[in-house]
Amino acid sequence: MSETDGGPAAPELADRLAEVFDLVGPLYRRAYRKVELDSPIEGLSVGVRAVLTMLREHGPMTVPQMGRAQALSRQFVQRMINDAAARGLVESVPNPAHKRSSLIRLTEQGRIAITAVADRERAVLGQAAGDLTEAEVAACIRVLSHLLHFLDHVEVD
Amino acid sequence: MSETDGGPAAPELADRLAEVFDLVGPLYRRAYRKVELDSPIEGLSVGVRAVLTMLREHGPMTVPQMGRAQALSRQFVQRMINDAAARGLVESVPNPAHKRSSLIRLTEQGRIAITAVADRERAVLGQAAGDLTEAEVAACIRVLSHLLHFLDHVEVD
DNA sequence: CAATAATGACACCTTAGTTGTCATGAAGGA
DNA sequence: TCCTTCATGACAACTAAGGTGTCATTATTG
Repeated sequence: MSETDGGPAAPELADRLAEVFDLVGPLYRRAYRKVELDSPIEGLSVGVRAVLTMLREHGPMTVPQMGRAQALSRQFVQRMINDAAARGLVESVPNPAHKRSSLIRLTEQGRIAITAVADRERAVLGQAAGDLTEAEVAACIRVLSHLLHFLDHVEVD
Repeated sequence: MSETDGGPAAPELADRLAEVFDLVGPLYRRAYRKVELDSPIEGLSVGVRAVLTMLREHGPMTVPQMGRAQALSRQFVQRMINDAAARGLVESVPNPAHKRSSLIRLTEQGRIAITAVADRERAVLGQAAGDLTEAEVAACIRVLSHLLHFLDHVEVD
């Protein structure tokens, strides 16, 4: 807490942040449901989608890495990856850094599938943009990232 | 899509918004888990907490109203309310507008419980504020509200 | 080389949240 | 006024996300 004048640590800001969290819940649920709706198209569960999205924008990762990154338990991610592997969407390649835990990589089929999903999503979000400005969205991302980082202390597994 | 100058509807903004959603998931889960951690203190489930919070800042509401407001099914909210009522945290009072669906109101005990929770939460969030500015958080709230409103089309029940 | 830590796998479980259904009573129109 | 329709509360069954506990195996490290 970096107060320079001895004042409390932004008490009213705490209230505003509480508002943010009050929005995150419903937003998560609504988005979740919306995703679920056209999920049958590709037949991907929400969990599989999440790991594929991660691999898509972060490149190959190990299972434990993905768990930590998404605040999910190692075992849960593993299950999703196993499922995805069974469908030929991901494959494991030797990890030069750790012999035991292999890197998970998208297959071509997986890339196609998740790209299709992402494109459809982007189309929807394009409509959602409305009169939002780039600056506002950037600020939003910054705030959410900050909060996420702050909550990192909550360990899983 | 309402473009006035023939340009596409903010395509790059759609990508940024996708980033927002990619943050909402982990953030929701981490916050959820954090809440769950000290939940045993009051013995309130996440669902009960949610309805109490709603009643606290919105005043008395009917069950279906709450469901719509939080993107939850009517039946689920009902269960949470029944649970809360069994613990003496809420009570139903006659609704002048609709004879059939009564208004749900916090009892004094309920108000005390949810206020304690909110206070504890605010203390934590005060630490989370860090170097975030009021303007940034305000922008974040605006963006999230906007997205939430946009997704309102996803109907439940 | 021994001890510790990390990984994959499997089983079980919790619980958020939905859906389906039914009876009842309120609203509203003919 | 009556009939139809809609909304509500209640209950049951179900789905799926996600966690936890445990074990064997294999690295990694001191």
